[in-house]
Amino acid sequence: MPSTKEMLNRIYGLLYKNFGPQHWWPGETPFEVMVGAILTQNTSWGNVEKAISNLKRAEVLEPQKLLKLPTTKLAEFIRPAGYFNIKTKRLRNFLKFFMESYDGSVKKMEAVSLSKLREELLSVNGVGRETADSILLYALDKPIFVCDTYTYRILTRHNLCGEEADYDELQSIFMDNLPEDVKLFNEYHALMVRVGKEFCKPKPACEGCPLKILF
DNA sequence: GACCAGGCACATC
DNA sequence: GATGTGCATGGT
Repeated sequence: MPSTKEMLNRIYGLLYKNFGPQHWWPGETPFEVMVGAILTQNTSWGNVEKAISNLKRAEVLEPQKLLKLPTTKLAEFIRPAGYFNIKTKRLRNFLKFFMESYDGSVKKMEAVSLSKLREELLSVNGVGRETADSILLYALDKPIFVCDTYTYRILTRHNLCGEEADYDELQSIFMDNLPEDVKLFNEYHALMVRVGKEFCKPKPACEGCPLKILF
């Protein structure tokens, strides 16, 4: 029985060989990544893209401009991303935090330590662990591993964790067994989403998946 | 029409 | 502390 470390290396190798580099996050600027991270909560990326292009077309994809928008207008723009009422609130909560604590400056945010930033992000209503970690890794290049529903399926289906594993446990499995490397964390998570979208369905589970390690 | 998608907060027990 | 539920659009 290979060690967890060995399994994680095999999985990464297979994913990279099959799919190559993913060039994540699919956003042009760190701020766009932050907005996308909130909009993609439990939502397919295609719908998020529609919402983001609405914001771009209206030329409001900047923290100050988004905050100035009337709530109804903002909701209208992000409507395609689903849950638009609650996401309007969440986005505004984040924007307020971003403006009040960091003047809307990515540079100022980057200067703060990972643990302090993570705590601050998690204190924003509407920003949970996955969203916070996505912002930290993909917008701010901080070394933290992002987990999600695909991560969960891949780990459980390869017997790397139990069905009851929560987010922190999934994250520890990666962070305790991989070198602390922003580039690796970035690519690994992106590759899991890539294979996940295609093959890690609830059912039929794993059909045709190139990751045929244990199942 | 059913099922799914890169979660999260909140109510209730 | 655990378990259940609301939130909503768009693609397959």
